[in-house]
Amino acid sequence: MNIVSIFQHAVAQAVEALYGEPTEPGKVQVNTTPADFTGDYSVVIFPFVKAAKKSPDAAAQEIGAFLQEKVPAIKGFNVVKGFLNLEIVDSFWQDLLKTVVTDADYGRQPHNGERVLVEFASPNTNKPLHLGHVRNILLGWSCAQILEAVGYDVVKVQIINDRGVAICKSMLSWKMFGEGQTPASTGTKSDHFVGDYYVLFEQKVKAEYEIWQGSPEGFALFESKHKPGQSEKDFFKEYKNKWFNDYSLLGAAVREMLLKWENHDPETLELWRKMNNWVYAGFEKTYADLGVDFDKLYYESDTYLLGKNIVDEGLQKEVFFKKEDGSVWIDLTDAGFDQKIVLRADGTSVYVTQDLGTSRMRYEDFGAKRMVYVVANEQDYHFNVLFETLKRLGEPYADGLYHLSYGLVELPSGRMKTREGTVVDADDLVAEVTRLAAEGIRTRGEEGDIPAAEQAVTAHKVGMAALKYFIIKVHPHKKIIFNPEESVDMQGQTGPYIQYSYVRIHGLMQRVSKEQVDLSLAASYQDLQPQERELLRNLYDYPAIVQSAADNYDPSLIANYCYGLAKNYHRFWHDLKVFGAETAEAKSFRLQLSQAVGQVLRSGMTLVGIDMPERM
RNA sequence: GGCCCCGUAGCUCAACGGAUAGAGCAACAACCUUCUAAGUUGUAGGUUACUGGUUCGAGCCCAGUCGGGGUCACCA
Repeated sequence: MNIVSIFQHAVAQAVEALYGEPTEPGKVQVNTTPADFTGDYSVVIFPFVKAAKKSPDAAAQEIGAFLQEKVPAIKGFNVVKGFLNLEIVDSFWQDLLKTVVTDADYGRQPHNGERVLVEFASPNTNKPLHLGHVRNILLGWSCAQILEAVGYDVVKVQIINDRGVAICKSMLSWKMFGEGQTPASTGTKSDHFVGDYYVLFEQKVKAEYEIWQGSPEGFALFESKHKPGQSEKDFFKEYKNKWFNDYSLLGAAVREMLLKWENHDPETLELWRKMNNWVYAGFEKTYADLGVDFDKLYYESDTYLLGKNIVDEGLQKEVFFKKEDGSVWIDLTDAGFDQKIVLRADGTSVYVTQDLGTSRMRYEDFGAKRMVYVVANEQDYHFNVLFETLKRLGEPYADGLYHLSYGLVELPSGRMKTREGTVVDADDLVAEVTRLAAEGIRTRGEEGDIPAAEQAVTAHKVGMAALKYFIIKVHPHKKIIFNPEESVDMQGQTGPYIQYSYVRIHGLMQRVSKEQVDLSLAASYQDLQPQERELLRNLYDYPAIVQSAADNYDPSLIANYCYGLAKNYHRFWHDLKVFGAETAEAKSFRLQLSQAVGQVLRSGMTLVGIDMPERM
């Protein structure tokens, strides 16, 4: 079936027949032949020279001759420095082309009956989304699309962190300083409106702290507590959290509010609902801009008390143990981790308790034996602990858990910090890339022919492609440095570059239907050109790339594949005429090849969350 | 200090243990009366952080060193 495995089996057979050495087909190395050699696939001969007792080239010649006789798909071969380069018959590529254009789902696999849950986004409700969230969302969305493509039933979920100190800060700030203003009364996007009060609160706290530092109380504290040689500035920087908990009036007010919330104080709950709804309305707009949606939302306010029953079970199973003060722990030192607390002495939950509870809840809700958590690599340790704990508890889904860990998005100056106002806001960024794309359409597109409404839609598609591709092309594990001064490119290895190749193809297809070109002559085209074979080889690779992206939870593989395909198509376009082809067969073939390339490009880009425009 | 991630051209990124380490950006030089120039071609740019090891073959695997980041909370 698969051409590479046909070669592998044939080579194994050859080695056994010629040299009496049994060889596992799976271990035979077959690569695509680099561009500067003739051939389509290359067999690495070095592993067999010992058995052959011959020079690599001589063995390659023998194996090549054997293969050519046994495998009809091989047109010819050549040997270069221990590599056996195989050339495939044109009919193979013709068949492939036919397969691609007749199968709208080429590269995708039928349903496998299994379900996987992908958790991503998971914002706090005290401020709007920023570039870090964008990376998370794009990775999560893409991962979901890819898993679906290889046959899973995917459930996209997010857990909304809608409670806690952070949201209380925004609430208190609005209550104290808001003077009854609303997003509508100020004309502010509603999640930004809430975020502004969060920032204001932090500013007020900072001011309060500075005054306190100058007070006799603050000075006395510095005198008695600072380490030898520690400057006043360093001391107070380090002391801030403690001060906020022990001395700050605003800090006390926030804690009081949190307590009221936990005791279901009606007025506090009403304020909480009002402000969260503002934030949700804002998020909805941003999610729509990013082109993502979710199947199920979980709210931390519903789940933060979960997990205690699991703690009881864990004690019974002796996976957990209790200390004298009544707190409950798990000992993971034999797995290379520490002892971790799972329940406080006062019986309240900690972070991991909640996560234990929610994973089981989701398993009960959806029966998914696989769950992917898209969370930044700051939390690698937490997920190691969580997964190990679930395994020891013997949860049925414990072996299907995966933490899709990704690097932070940083600025040239370092990490983004909300408190220092150095975050790159998601909405601002969307607006900026859309503006850049619109400018591009104005200066180089067929602006005159395209109605303004379509131009706006296209500008959004192009701008988002630039932004999304910029992020998704990077391997998840690596951190991304984003320079706001340079924003994102629209030329070279970018989303718009790939879109442009698709637009070129779409233009051809329009003409095909208008002029009613007969594509059936494609099959009788002879003597494929190198540029054409290259594209066909790319098309052949597509299903394996999708599978590999799924196996490795790595959308960047698809992004980079699409770039390679688009690049080869641009070269094909430049070097060869399509409508002006030498023969009717060539024209027909190239059109069909273009159609196939366009189809795969759209499919691949969809998997990374990028829409294709038809004109730009 | 323990553990984890990262280190490839000036910059941003690629490279199932395979051939001469590839792209884009930036720079310079060509190509639009010919299917949309968001395109194509060329020039220049490298001791893959360092030192050893494994092997027919190492950017990739192993050990160590040096840099950058993260984490080791009864915060989430």
